[in-house]
Amino acid sequence: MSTRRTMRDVAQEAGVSIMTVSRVINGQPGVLPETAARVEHAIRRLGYQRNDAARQLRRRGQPTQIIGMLVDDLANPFFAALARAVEDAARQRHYVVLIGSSNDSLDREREVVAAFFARQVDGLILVPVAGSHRFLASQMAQGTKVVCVDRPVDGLDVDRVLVDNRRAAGDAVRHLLEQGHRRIAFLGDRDDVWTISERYVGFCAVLGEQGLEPDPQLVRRGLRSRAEAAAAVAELMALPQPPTALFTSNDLTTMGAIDSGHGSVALVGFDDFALADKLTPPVSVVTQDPAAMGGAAAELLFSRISGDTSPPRELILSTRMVARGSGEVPATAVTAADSPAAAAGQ
Amino acid sequence: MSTRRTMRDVAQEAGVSIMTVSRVINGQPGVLPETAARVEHAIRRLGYQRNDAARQLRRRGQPTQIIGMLVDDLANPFFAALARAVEDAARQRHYVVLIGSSNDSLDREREVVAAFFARQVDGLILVPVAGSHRFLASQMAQGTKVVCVDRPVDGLDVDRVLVDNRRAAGDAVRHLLEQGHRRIAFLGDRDDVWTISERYVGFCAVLGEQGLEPDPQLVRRGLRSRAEAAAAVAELMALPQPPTALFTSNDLTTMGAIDSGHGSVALVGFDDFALADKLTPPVSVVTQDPAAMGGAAAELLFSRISGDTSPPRELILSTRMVARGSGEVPATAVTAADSPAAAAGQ
DNA sequence: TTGAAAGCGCTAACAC
DNA sequence: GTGTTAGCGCTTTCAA
Repeated sequence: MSTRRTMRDVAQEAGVSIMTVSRVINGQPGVLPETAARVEHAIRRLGYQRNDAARQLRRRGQPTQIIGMLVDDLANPFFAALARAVEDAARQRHYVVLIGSSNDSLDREREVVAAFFARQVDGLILVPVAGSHRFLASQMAQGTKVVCVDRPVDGLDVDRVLVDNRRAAGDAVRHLLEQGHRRIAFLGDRDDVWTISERYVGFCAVLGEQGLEPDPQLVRRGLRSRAEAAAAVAELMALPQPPTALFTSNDLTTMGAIDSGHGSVALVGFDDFALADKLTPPVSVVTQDPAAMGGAAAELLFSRISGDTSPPRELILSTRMVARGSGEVPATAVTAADSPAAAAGQ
Repeated sequence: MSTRRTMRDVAQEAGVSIMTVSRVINGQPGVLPETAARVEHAIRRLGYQRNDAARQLRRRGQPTQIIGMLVDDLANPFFAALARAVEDAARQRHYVVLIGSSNDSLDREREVVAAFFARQVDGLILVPVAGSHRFLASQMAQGTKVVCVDRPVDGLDVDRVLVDNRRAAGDAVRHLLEQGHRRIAFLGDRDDVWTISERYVGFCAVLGEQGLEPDPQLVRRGLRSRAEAAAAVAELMALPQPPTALFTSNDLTTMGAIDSGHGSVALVGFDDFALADKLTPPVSVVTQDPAAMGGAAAELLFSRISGDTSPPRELILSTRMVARGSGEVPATAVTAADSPAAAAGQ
């Protein structure tokens, strides 16, 4: 492992001063074409590559052209699409992107964020976990820009790109109500995830509009995996009065519900996923657009990095209820077998 | 935007020398607890964060604790899972990860790789696109470690983590042959992707074992999207002698085949995907394990970074043929209408 | 058009 | 236990 080449090496090789090399590398004027050619040649011969860290050190105040992006789980297609959009936006601006997954752990998030800041990132796109993010404040005071996406951050006034989770969840529930469903179950991922609790609020609100209350038996929260969601659905369907419809709070719980194989119960899930339209029945969902969210967050971040100091903005992107079949399974058939008494009551 | 805090600021605030601050920050011995406490306090008050770039500059020869990872498309679940595994391995070693997508463009790859090298990455995990990668050689000569994953790299002797694409594709085709299929179509993504052409070779080889040759009419290569794959399948099925089985060369083409809605034709795809087992019929696949591939690549890279100078290694991870139903659709029904005799009739 | 000197924030090596 | 000096690779400033 030989040591890395420096401008000194190039200068020596080309028989010029280090300063001339610098000028050539940075395309600055005032170098004879002939001299420049000699330098270029030396650069090629030695495989020299500018050390941006050293460069950055001297050009104090200039951006490092690095941003950090911290998502919940990069392996989740939703966050992967979001990350890809951020990366595209960054590349267009000649930025590189540090990536990390918090895995919904505040400690891990803090650790990764610290590592990003130590590399002097100009900005951070953050899918924050629950908990206090006061530790971000001092970095922001020193000039690092932060934009939250998918979730807002606790106790910190920063730009955010969100969707209206309550309304979107409400749309899903309303859709089920319109099909005649009254016994609608809620399948929730971890409760401490902001999006999930918002969706629960939306779920309850729309039931409330109809004078209904969520049946505690039909509300299953804190499901941490696809398998747990599947088990929960199996239990629900084994109840004396099973639900006629399910609202699943995210992609994982939706897949769990599908795993459980209860095809006759109506289902609307939050988040779209590949091939949802090819299942039997095709799965109805409320969808958000992760690429658009990532793109918007990047846009916001780069405008801040470029000096935009206007008050923090909140961007609410739209969602869409996509009816495909699973949400249009009628309530009647099941309701009849379900409990004549209960049905009569409604 | 105030300027960032430095050790100087902390030293002044704590009334000590900058060297004492450095010792405290780096947990070096030989500082009175009392002094250390004063420094710690100042650090907290100022929100000081060590500048790792400057640190790295002085500790020449020491690793920067940054690696780069360049995949084809981060939004593709296969690469997302791979990236996540790399990230986990990196975090355990207190490394951060720069991410990029090449989008199958050599220019874009070169651009991103250059940006990574300029940041002095200790290593690079690369899913190389087609074309010469000579430009990597000079960086490697200067000590940057490179590991290729999913695909080998042209004209460069580096560590690689692959699967035996020929054999895996052969397994799929053999499986179809065992079900009696003889008219098996090949649906291929871009031809210049190494994995795809390898799979085609495997496809032909196993047909050859049976004394068969691929029917040019049934070989569709260069399909660049799910939609193109769907259209190709539709065309195939409209042939006078349609195939009785399809072998799709990756997840995108598999999904395209599913989109085309020809449920009666047998199908085995390369790469598993979410809910493949829940489709009608459930989709049979040959699967590789992207997380394992990413993990193995990271392992290899970090052992190189730690000084392992043994000759380049090639790691071949295993694949698995997963029969779920779509690959077990019998050939008979269709074959009848299909046989040479019947062909004459048509 | 080119170069010499200073210094970015930090740490290695050596004082005290 | 603490401080001083020098210098990492680069760019800024100023001189030639």
